[in-house]
Amino acid sequence: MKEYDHKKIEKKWQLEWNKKQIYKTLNKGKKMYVLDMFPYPSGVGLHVGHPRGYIGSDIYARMKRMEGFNVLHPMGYDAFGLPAEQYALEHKIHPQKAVEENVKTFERQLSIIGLSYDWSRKVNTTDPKYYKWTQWIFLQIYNSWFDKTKNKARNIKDLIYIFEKNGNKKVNAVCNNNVEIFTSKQWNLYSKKEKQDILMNYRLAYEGYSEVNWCPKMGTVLANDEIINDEFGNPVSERGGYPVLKKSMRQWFMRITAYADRLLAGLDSLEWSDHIKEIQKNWIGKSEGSEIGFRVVIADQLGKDIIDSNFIKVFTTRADTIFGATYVVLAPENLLVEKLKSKINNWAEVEKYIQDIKNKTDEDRTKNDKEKTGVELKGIKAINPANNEEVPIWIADYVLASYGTGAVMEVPKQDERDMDFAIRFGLPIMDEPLVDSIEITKKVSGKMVTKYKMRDAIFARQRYWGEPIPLKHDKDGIITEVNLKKLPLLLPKVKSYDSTGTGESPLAGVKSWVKDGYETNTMPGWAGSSWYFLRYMDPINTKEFASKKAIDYWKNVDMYVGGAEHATGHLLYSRFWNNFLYDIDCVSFKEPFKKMKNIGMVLATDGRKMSKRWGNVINPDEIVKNYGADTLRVYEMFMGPFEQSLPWSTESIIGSRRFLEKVWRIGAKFANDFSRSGSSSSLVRGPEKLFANEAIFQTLLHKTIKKVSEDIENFAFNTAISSMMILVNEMEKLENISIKDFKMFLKILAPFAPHMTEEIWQNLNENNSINKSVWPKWDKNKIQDEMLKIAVQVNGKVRSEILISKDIKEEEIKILVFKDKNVINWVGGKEIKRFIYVPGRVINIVV
RNA sequence: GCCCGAGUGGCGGAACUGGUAUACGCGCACGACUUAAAAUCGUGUCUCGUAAGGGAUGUGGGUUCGAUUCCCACCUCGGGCACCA
Repeated sequence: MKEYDHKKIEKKWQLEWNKKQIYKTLNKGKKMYVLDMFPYPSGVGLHVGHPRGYIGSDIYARMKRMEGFNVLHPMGYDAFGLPAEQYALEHKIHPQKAVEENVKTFERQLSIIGLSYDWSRKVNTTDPKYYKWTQWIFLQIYNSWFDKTKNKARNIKDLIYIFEKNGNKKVNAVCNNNVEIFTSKQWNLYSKKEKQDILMNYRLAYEGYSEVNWCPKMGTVLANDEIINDEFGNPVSERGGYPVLKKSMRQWFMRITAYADRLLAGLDSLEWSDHIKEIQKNWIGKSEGSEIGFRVVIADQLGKDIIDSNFIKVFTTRADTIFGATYVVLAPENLLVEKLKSKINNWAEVEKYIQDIKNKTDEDRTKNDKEKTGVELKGIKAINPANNEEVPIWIADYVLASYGTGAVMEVPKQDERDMDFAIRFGLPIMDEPLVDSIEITKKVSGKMVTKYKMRDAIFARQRYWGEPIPLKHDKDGIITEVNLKKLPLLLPKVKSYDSTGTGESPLAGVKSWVKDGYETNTMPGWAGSSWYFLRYMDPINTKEFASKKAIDYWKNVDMYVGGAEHATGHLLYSRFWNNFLYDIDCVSFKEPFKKMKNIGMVLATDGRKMSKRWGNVINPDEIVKNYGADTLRVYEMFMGPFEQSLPWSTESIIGSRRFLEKVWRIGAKFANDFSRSGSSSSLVRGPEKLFANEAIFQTLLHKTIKKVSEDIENFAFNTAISSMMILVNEMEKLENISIKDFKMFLKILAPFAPHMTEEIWQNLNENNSINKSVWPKWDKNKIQDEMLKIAVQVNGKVRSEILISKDIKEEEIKILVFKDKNVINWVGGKEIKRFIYVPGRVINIVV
């Protein structure tokens, strides 16, 4: 064996592994599903930070393979979305073409790192064979409603049946807020369109409207972060500075809120970092409280006429403070405001306020530090049901229509925000005793309810590059589904990917598409990524998204690796879809990702994010060329804790390279012995030196095997590598280790440096890949040191050290300790108050 | 504002469940090999002190025989939410 020539070695083994398909996944054996979050293949190529997570999961997958698991470790692409569309616009090519180019770049960069994916299972969300099933799942969701009693999704046919049977009796289902549910007629008497509209309030995928930021000049919809304020505080587009308005747009929604409770409860069963669980928990935002009705009356009128049946329903988590409630505030959008119009004396003022609100951006409206605004609804009052006091009614934009009931009771004494508002508008402030929440709720005929902050998710984009939504609208507004047999509904060719200027998707400009009545919105980016982990199980199935057999075998992902930035997006949506698929018996498990590790970011040397803009990007190709893939892999794992963001340092990489070179040199010595003697007779050199250190070395070796095994299991790769460094430093000094021991070490290094260890391995007359060898087991009897060094403290300060054998008794230790010179010195003749011995660790003498 | 998390040498970081703080690596210094350099190897490297010894894990307190680890307050940084009643 000669020099460590990483270029030659890495190329050679990558070709060989490919040829022999050693990472091909079978469908039998003890299963282990190790998954990376699939990337969005962008045009700019990778920087050294991107592969870091892939390297970690690769090491894990490799160890699991060696431990005898049948490992599924695939890779694919999430390739629908805006960047590809914009890239296509700029370069005047089809987005599909852009995706293909980007995938190519990505795979070239990834292939040189030596990741052990089974590429035969590759998926791509933009492939019609894939998005056929995204569309199929969408239709299942569309055709479902959520039964609160059973706490699961059911087919919409069941709901129709209930309506037919029970007429207008209430159904315990999750449905839209503030919508008049049918109550007036028998189900059968409704028209087709009316039935459709009623059902739309229950479907888990439903059509609705939402306000978007609309820039008339640009003719596009803008995201919140694409909007800034001009010098007068008016919202304008970041690019160009054109005015931005609110516009109500037709959208599709997913009723994820139906699953709020299950998504929250499911977190307990997941082995995720507490951090991510916490973020999801806060996002779901469960709070328990009371719904209480405040009667509305005409102000200053004797007898206090009740205005028909109107109640202001407020939601509060502090019903106990109700005696201190001195006014109520409604959201300006609360439907009750419009209803009470005729009783409100200052309607002009109220209407103006509501209008002003509409022209504000969400960001403006919800800014915490701005002064509170509001208008009193004059001429009417509310009755506090606890004490029958008449209290004023206000509307204010800080009360949100979308949360709770869109109305709150205000208790200035108990709440800082209420206090601000009360002081600003001179509203009464009263100090009243607290009562029991549950009792008072009952007493005032309110009810205990649970609310969630989470909102339904918009499931539509007014863009071209996404999955078509497989629905048709006819001229009477009747929606029909695209027949399952006709899926996939292919994305049509368009002349221009530019927006239409009306805010609609470019699909609205395709004549035949519109003529056929197809939905012009496309699915959002998260559609395809919400179920891709299921497709890897059976990626070329044309009959089902994956066979029952494959799903039952692979089940959930065992280890999921990716960025923490998906905490409230992808990770919530895919849990939602998986729960849904569980309800309709398509999968046998509720939670898709049992364990998860979140990769930290690699920052540039300057501590900033790597970005073209800062010119601080490090290209992995360069590093692989100069130092080798194995060195890159070891260094990226050695940098620091896997989940932590760390600054890159090309200066420090040399340490990882030196470590591998040391291993190489030891390997070379063994290999040279082979070539000289042609046999294994000289495996153990210098036997005379061997035995003095043999036991100590054995202990170190087995401790290292144990540590590396456990550290890989926990994704603590940095400490695994440091323990191997210690072992190698020791091996280098000893120079008389057995080849058997050295091979054990090579195996635990193999997941980190697969190419180099393979080369050494096969030079040692092994014919099968080290990556398919059996993971070494540590010997329990060997990991215990024979002799232990114990620190001796006097009054908590280390004063001496003693060497004891591992089975020594406390009594014997005492005798030993008090013979120690240093101890005698420090203890002197003083009285011993306490003698503390922590076995194997420390002795503390208190005088 | 609220909710999480983190602060350890010149730098990245290590430390099991409260038990010798600074492992491992980078850098730096000196030495060996070399005509020389690189590479490699060896030694040293928290701080004050000649030493004995003292002081250091963001700051200040507390609990304990013993605290980077537990508790309280504060400071700084990072993340999440953001008028959620």
